[in-house]
Amino acid sequence: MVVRTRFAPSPTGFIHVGSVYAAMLDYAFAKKHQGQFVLRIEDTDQKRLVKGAEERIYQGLEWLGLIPDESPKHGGPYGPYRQSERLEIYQKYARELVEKGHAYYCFCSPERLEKIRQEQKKKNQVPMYDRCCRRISLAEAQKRLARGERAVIRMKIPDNEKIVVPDLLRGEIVFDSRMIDDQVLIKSDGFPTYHLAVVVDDHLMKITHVVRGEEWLPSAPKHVLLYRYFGWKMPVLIHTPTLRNPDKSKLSKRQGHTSLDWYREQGFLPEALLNFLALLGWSHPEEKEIFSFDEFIKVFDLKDVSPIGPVFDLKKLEWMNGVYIRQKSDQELIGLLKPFLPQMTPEQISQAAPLIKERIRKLIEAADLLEFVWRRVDYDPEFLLQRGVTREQAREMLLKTKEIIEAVGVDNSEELQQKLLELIARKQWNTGAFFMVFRIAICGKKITPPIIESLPLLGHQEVLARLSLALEKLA
RNA sequence: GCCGCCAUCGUCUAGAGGCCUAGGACGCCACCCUUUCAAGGUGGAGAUCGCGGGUUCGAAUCCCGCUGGCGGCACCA
Repeated sequence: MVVRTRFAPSPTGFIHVGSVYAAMLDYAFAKKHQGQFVLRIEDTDQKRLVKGAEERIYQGLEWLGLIPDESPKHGGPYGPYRQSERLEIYQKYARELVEKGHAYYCFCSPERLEKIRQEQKKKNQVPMYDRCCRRISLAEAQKRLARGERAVIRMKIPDNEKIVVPDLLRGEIVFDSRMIDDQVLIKSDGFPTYHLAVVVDDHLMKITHVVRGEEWLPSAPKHVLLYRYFGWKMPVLIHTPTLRNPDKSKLSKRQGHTSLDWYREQGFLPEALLNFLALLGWSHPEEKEIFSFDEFIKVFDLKDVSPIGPVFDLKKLEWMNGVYIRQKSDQELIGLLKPFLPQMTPEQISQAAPLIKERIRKLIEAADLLEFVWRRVDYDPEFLLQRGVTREQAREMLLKTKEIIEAVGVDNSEELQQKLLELIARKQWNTGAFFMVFRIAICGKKITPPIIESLPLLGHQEVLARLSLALEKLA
């Protein structure tokens, strides 16, 4: 059997990392079995549509390397892949259900529905439709429809039945049909609800494994019923755990970072994000922490994913990202760094990359570390006096350093280092203290890349100018 | 309120009856290296396996109950 999985986001703005988690599993599982990974756009809620959102989905997936085999953009044999272009299909299947007696037209107004919901809530009952319109005969319903009355189509839920939902990670989950509402399948605007659309599309698109967030678990029995009503074979259901905030609640903007774009903007690498996500709810058979996505595809299995909702630990992601950054070649890193350092020339970035490579965990941190390159960072004169260095000592240090640099320049780091070390030895200065004064005079900060190697980034003249400036401050 | 899912160090997890005086990783602490910060190296603290009952010669591992956390109860997905 050919494995087919799908990623089915709504184009409502941004890609949630929780969606990325599911998409990663979808993609990996499909590829593991030489199957196809399908992207379907679930745009059935006209009110929530956001322009440009679909484009962002393509960009996000491309950045991650999770390229769909079929999608609205790439095409494919089971299209269209945008639900808003499949309206007649849903209509047809909904009508089929009505004819078979598994669904019915409902003419209740939103106001009436709201009213009964309120009453039920007051009585501490589960808010549910009272099935009032089930009594209307099909003939009468069609008459009212012909008169132009607006209606929705609802599915009939059996009165008292145990409905079994098979979930790959949790086994069989039993639901009581009395707890399930007569779900709307077609809205009054003619659009399908999620429930009808997924079942119809997953079947028509020959999806074999449905990977989705566990928040869908409570509505799964409705889907089971629909498959039964249609007489279709169920795909394998996999409900993935919800990613959590540190307080265990569902991962939210309030406490964490939910948008894929944010991770990209911060300079997380896609391979690091994927590696990190893979380790949520799953572990490498050899307990490896760092592994490629290809290796993941090879060794993982969907059924080994744990249903425990994991806390999204940004600290660990940052560590992992640092590992991936250090694994990059200098050339690769230079390319990655460019968008984050618009103030620097390509030559400067090339020089700086090896200097900061093992000092950053996210690419965006490069800007902080290298700020001194394009800016003379201001500081108080007292800031120069670190580690017990007196004003007089600092002056002498900088004066002598200036003389040496005037003589040997800034581009031969080894020679400069040797000369400075000789100076330090001669004067019996504290090495650490000397370099700290020097560092602040040049960078205005205590935390910088190695100072001698950083000087060529500024050039001979600028280095001398900054030393002069520091000496003025001390005068 | 009702229904459902889940439960091992702070966090991610290993563990599928004896190999567990519970292993690894992140984070944290200390030391080493060192011109700052990192990186790297070494070591350390940190989990009576949510609680209570069983089953068993033996339970983190199996069963039941409880508690707790989370999720869902729309003409949103």
